[in-house]
Amino acid sequence: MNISELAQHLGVAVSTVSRVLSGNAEKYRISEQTVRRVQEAAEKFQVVPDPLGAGLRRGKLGMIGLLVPDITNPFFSTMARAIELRFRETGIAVQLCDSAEDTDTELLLLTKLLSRRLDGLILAPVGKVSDGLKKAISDSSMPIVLLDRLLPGIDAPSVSLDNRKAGALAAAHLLDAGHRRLGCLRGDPGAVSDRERIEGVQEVLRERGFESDDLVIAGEGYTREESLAGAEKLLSASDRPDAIISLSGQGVLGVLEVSRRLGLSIPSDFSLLAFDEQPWSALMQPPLTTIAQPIEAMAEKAAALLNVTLKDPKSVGQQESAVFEASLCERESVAKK
Amino acid sequence: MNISELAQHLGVAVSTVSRVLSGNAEKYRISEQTVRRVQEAAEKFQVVPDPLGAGLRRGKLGMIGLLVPDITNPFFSTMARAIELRFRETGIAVQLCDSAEDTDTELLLLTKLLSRRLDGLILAPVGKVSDGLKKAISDSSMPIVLLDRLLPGIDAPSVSLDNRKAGALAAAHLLDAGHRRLGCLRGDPGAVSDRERIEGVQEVLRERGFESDDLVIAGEGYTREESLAGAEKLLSASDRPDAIISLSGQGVLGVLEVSRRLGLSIPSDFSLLAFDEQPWSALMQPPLTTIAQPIEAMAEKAAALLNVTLKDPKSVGQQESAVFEASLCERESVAKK
DNA sequence: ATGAAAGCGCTAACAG
DNA sequence: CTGTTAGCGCTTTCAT
Repeated sequence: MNISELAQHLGVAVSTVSRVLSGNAEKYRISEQTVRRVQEAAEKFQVVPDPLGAGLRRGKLGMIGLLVPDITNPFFSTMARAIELRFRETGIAVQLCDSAEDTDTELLLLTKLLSRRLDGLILAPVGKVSDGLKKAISDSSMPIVLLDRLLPGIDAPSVSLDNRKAGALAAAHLLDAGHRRLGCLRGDPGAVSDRERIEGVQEVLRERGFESDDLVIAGEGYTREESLAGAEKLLSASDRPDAIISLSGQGVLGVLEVSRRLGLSIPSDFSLLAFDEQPWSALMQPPLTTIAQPIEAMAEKAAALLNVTLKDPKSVGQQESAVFEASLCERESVAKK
Repeated sequence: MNISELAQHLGVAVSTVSRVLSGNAEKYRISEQTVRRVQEAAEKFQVVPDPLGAGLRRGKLGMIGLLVPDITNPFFSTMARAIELRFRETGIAVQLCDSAEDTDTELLLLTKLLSRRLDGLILAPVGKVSDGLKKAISDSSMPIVLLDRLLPGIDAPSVSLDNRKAGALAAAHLLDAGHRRLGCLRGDPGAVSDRERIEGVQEVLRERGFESDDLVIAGEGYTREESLAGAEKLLSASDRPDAIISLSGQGVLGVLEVSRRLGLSIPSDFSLLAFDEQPWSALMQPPLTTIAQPIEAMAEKAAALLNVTLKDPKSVGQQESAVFEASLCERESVAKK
């Protein structure tokens, strides 16, 4: 049953029912009696205004999109949950999509999302900027907030980590512990966030007078499978680094797998420092030293940024971007030399 | 720009544009020339038929809902990804919701999903049946497929594991290895799936002539936090079981944490067998012996079942339910005595 | 304090 | 082969 049928049943006008059911009874000074009558009947017959009709009329759906690169990664699933929670409080639904770290899929999904009349979009991109991606975003008038991995050349409010500083934090910790040769397992050579993290590492290295070949970099791809090759390269080299930094949350799985296959032990054969705190980080043998990101805070900030634009469409693009700080979770996978 | 503006611009009727753009040009025998003209213009001006208008008119949105209890759990996130992939191929979007293992949230989200005019819903429930849940589902005319944890008394096609057999598989493996006292860490005392798994365990125990107090059961709640208390109870008892079965994927995190806190080692102090294969299962020390579910196959079956109803609405409720078999992944967390 | 009516963007039945 | 038109369910202006 829809609201016009309900109106007919009650002998009132659709508009009256609409006003009551969308919480505008006060505004239109509907009599208390009518309000009650409508509400009771709506309750009884389980009538809720159809969001499709309302959306069409209002030009707003009450739904935003969230596109993440890997819902299987606890970093993003935790984020997704936090974002959904925030928006649920505002009465806004979240449509979640997962590009599975694939740029083609990402563009496809993005295009679909953009054409779906959503009120807004939070995009946690795979990280590579293509012309298609750039065009799709700039051609669209939908409010967008960028999350986590940033996209250079795309003008939108964003929420991210101070990656350079996080990289420096990691490198400093390792160097302080007496390590000299560092290895970085990166997600994607093209991604800015990884590049910034590496720059942070290099900066510290330079400051402390190390040579540039004291840093080995490998890896292409954020998934566990893709990280295997990079880990292999790092760990089976004759001049294996003293310490490995896994720049991506899933990458550490590859390092651990290869390390085991090679019969290496941590931290005696090499130290390991992993970006992103995972539910199982502390349960590994040895417990993993990690660089943790303030996931919840970042998610809330992203939601808040989008909400501003949602409420005041004129403010598009006038918003600051938020940068968060990583913190070190010291455990036992980094040896002190 | 919408299709009527495009039509005006082109000097043709909206219906023509609609027919071309929704792939019905053939059916209506639109001239090749017109088709091309429309397509080119649509391309140029980035015009796509608004799904809202189309949905309203058709009475279908081209979108289904997926409600899972914990998107943070790799079991469900992998499932979500597989389901989304299947439906994307059909041109159907998936709206994902996460109840965070909370029944109130679940009911709230379900109600919202049900009122959203979706074409269908895949529900992986928290597992407790409430009157509200039952009523919400039976009052709705939306095609629903149940996934994973089942809901007794609710009549819908479903996809699940043969939990009894899986429990038996676990118990037999442990007993074969020479263990006598078994402990089960369950997710929820009220959930059927857990109950069935426990029944499977008990069945084997009985067959082999064990007493009923050779089995200790503890735990209430599927999250890692909630599993801590149950694990504590199991592991710190004076007559600690020889072997623990974690009935839920996240529960094993609790067991590992408590085990470490208590200074116990696996498998010398107790053996551990965990339901659900996780990305890190093989990387633990010792590598975890697990009971794996055929996640992808289950996801595809759920999608297939829903698709049948979507295509032929008359077939609602006439569908069989699918039951899958678990398999044992033997590793080193179970000692042979 | 309430009703009537227009119109959001689309598709499909009907008409030619 | 293409155009005209009625409505899908809703909100909102205008009218009373």
